[in-house]
Parts: sequence; structure tokens; C-alpha cells
Amino acid sequence: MLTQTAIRSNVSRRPAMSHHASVPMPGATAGSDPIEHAIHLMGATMSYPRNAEIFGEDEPADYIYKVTSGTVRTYKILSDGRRQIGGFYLPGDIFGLESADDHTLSAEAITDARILVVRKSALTSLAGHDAAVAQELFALTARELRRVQDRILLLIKSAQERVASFLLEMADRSPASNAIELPMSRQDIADYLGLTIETVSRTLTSLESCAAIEVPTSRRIVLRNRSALNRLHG
Amino acid sequence: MLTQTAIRSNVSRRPAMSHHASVPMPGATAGSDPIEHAIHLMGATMSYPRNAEIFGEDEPADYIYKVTSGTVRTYKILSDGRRQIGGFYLPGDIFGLESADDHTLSAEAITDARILVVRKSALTSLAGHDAAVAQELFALTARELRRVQDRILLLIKSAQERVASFLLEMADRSPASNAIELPMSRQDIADYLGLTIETVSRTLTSLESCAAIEVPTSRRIVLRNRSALNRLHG
DNA sequence: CGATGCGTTGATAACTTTCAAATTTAGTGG
DNA sequence: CCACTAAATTTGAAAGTTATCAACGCATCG
Repeated sequence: MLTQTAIRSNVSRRPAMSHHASVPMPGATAGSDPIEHAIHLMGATMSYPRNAEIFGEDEPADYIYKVTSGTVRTYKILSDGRRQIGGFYLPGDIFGLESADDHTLSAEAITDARILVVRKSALTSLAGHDAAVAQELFALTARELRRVQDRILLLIKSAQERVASFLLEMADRSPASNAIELPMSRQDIADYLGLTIETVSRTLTSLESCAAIEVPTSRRIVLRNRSALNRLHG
Repeated sequence: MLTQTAIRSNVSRRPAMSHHASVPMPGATAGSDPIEHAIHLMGATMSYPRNAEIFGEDEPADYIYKVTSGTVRTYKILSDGRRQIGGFYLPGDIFGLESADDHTLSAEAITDARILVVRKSALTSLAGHDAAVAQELFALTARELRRVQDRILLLIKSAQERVASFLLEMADRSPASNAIELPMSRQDIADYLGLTIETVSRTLTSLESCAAIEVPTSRRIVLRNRSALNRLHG
């Protein structure tokens, strides 16, 4: 059963343009806790154009990444050609945590993006000297674990519930809480939710006719009735 | 859409019998790496009867757990009454990693079980003094993260693929590699795979008529044609 | 021996995918 | 800036998969 995308033409491969690292910018915008601070202190900022690969599956996983601007998707191509998206990462989000030795997912920039990159070994050695950092690092990964577990709860639900949950999740992560500017395509959303693009599209129009949302353009969605959405996503 | 179980009668609540901690047994069977060693050194062994609750959702998550004997399930009850099982943990497995502050899941003994319990703060403070431990702790959580991500890949597949994958996973974790002794009920399996018990049952009989497996008793399954199963689970 | 819990099987309904086509949007060259 | 082509999205109809509802078999246990 081909639930999702077969590999699309030449989407999503590195577009012939290599990533050029910009100069490290230490301490640019340090976060509140020790880890965030360390990342900003030790990290180097890299720039990636739209659709550029940030890392590939089965490459050694030596770094941890923090989005400065733009959006990132992690994904995996299954043996039958389907693509499962592991997550979307917005500015402020940290990704690359899931890999012990080699990456189990690939990561790409959905839009032009700037990414702060830190050696994992630098973080763990820091943690080895400071229990607070160790605790933070542990909590950070636990948080990501929790996020993934919430995705599991999503995937056992109906299409309506999945789309509603997705919209609420994106709204919570967006600056304007009720208007969402989607950086990703319908295909990305479908591969994230484990649905087909047709089902995503149909569900959105159905939500629109329920007056739960408004879809002025395909990349812009306005939440009109949050409680209805909340009711759906259980 | 009620995909799964509504809460069943009085299954799965603490059966009136409180857990009695046995005497700590330091260094009983120390593992190979620093963390495992520390767990065995610092941990106390607790005994839980069948269906006893080990921890509940929303309780503070101060401990990490390692199965010594028996089987454990973690789970969450959704607002509509469905139950999603987060994972099954067999002897040697570590659980409780997913929680930063409060547990996001509950944990129960599926069979009578002995569990090694360690304070999380003890581990992280240990990590704060020893980079190797910090690294191990990080890798451990990353491994769990990976396991959960593999579950996601499972949940987007068809019923046949899910059941086949489940059987292969259990076989890999079993001592006898081709004969599986299932400690959990069909309902547990269904709630783990995001299917109904009827679909699980039907799929098993269908796999049996394909000569891929044999089901001598409902709790015992023999893999007859691994490559057929592998083909299914993608 | 009848109750009770668990698992299997059958028939039907609901939901999602698949395949196909129409429509809109975006990008490109004139 | 407009026309044109390619890509993305939406919509429709039919097929396939899984859930639901119901009944049955088979153990265990009082």
C-alpha cells in the first residue's frame, strides 16, 4: 500500500549549490539556560539555501543544530519510496538529537535557513564538568522524546484529528497565534501526518466549510474556531 | 472514531496490593558501560505483581527504571478513552527516559516483574563529574528516541506490515529467535500498533494461512518464513 | 455447570487511498 | 508586464482497507 509520496522527481536533493559556512558568531543571541548559552558560544552559523541538504541519513552524527532563521524538515525515505517526515523545526528549535552515532534521518532546509552548528562532543564534555549542563542536555533530549511520542498519539487518530492537531501545533509555534504562514508544502504536511496530499487537501476544505478555519492562500491558514479544532484533536 | 479500546472494566489499575520494595542489591549484575554499572550500584530492586502500576501519568518523574525480570508496558489513556501503548520493556531494557519533569505515560507490569530503580538526579550528578557517563546517558536517551521514531515508521504502514514488524521486533528481543512467547494480550498488541484487536487477530490468522507464522496457542507464535515477514514489514 | 474473560470469525459501514482530471499558482522568457 | 509552461493544489469517482457491531468458541474459575 503506497500511502504516501513516491520519491518526487528531483525535489529535495541538494540543488548543486554547496553550503557555504559563514563566519562563526559567538554569543550572538545567547539563550537563557546553560546549554543554549554554550551552543551560541561554541557554535558556527551555516547558511543553507531552500531545499539544501543539511545532513544525510547514515552520515556520522557529530553535530547538534539550532535553527536561527528559516524552517527545516527531517525525513526518512522508506524502502518502498514513501517519505516520512520526522519533524519541522522553526527558529529557536534544536534538532539532530535523535542520533547516537549515525543519523537515522536526513535534514533539509525547507526555506533558506541559517543554522547554528555545535559539536556534540563539545557539549557532552561540557556536561562532564557541570552537572547543570548534564541535566539540561538530558532534559532537552527528554523533551524531544516527548515530542516524538506526541506524534505517535497523532498517528493513531483520524485524518481530521491529525490535521486539526497539526494546525494547532503550528499555531502555537507561530508568532501570530491565529494566523499560520506555512513554510512547507501540502506534500510535506501529508508526509508528516502519514496521509496523502489529497486527504490533507480535502480535510482542509472540509474544515473550512465547517468555519473552523480559513484558507486565503494555500500557504496561509487562519484559525477561526479554536475550540472546534480542539474538540477534533481530542 | 474509536480506533481502539475504550477503558476496559477494571483492568490495569493497581490491584489493591501495594508494591513492597525488596532490599537494595548493589552491584548484582553490573552492565558493561558506566551507566549500567551505576544503575546496578545505586539502584534498589522493587517487585511488582501482574498489572501493578509502576508509575502514573503526571506523577513527578524522579526515577529511571531497568527491567530485571518480567515485562512492562507504558501507556497513555487518550481523552476519548482509547489507550496508546508507548512500549513494551523486557529484561535488560531501561524505561522512564521520556520524562523531563512529570511522567507523560503510565507504566504497568504486564507480568510479575522485578525492576531496578535509580534516582535520576543521582545519574545526572554522576554525569556532571564524568564526561563518559554524560556521553552514555545522552546516547541512551538518543537510542530511546530512535526507537520511538521507528514506531512512527510502523504506524504509517498497513496492518499486515505493522503486525509483521511487531513479530520481527519481538523475535529479535526474545531468547529463542524464532519462537516468541508473548507476555501481552491481543489488546495490548492492538493498542501498541494502533489497530483493533479484531484486525490484529485477523492479520495473524492471515499470516498463518500464508505459512509465514504458526500460532500454536494465542500467546505463542513461531516464525516460519522470516523473509516473507521481512518483505511485508518493508 | 454456568459465569466470565479472551480470542476468533463474519457481515457491514466508514474512512482513506488511488487514479484521473480540473483548477490554481508560480516561474520564465519574450 | 503579459503569455506560456510547469508545478502545486483541489476536486471527483471508484476501490481497498480497517473499524464496528455481533456472534461464537474456548478456556478458566468459582
